[in-house]
Amino acid sequence: MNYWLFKSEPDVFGIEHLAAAPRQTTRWDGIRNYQARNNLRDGVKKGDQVLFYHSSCKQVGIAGTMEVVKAAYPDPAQYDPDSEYYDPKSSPQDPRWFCVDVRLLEQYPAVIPTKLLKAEAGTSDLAIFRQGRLSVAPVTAAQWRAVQALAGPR
DNA sequence: GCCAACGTTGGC
DNA sequence: GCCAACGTTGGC
Repeated sequence: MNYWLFKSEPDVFGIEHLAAAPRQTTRWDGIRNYQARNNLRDGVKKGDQVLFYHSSCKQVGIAGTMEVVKAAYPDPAQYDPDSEYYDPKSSPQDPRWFCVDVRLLEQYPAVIPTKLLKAEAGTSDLAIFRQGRLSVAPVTAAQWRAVQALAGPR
């Protein structure tokens, strides 16, 4: 089992949206960055666990955890001309972009702020801090444990 | 809303 | 295939 961190803007889709979704499950789509795509397509497997990171908002940081319930499959939005994720250069024969399905595991009592994550030895080396744009990033087991500890007793 | 960082595009 | 220009992301 592997660990990951997925980024999203909570104004668009945050952990509250996931909590309110049917079966607390959603398609994680719209990934349009090649390195993130490669991680998603080749690395993310069913059963992997994921940190839900809120970006570009008031409370930047990790909001909770999710589990991958369906491994990578072609992102349908890339074929939809009405979608903002439409990609005319992609085809069903040779899909360019992928998505997964995720289910909420836990919404933390409070978002763990990025400032704290950067200050703590166990989490300061998260890949996301080295590569700001990576919206699907690997997390080590040690980093995962450190984040759970920072989430506090519960 | 600003601005730095970085990914992507396109001309050569 | 290089690299400058451009666009987007994301923290503050």
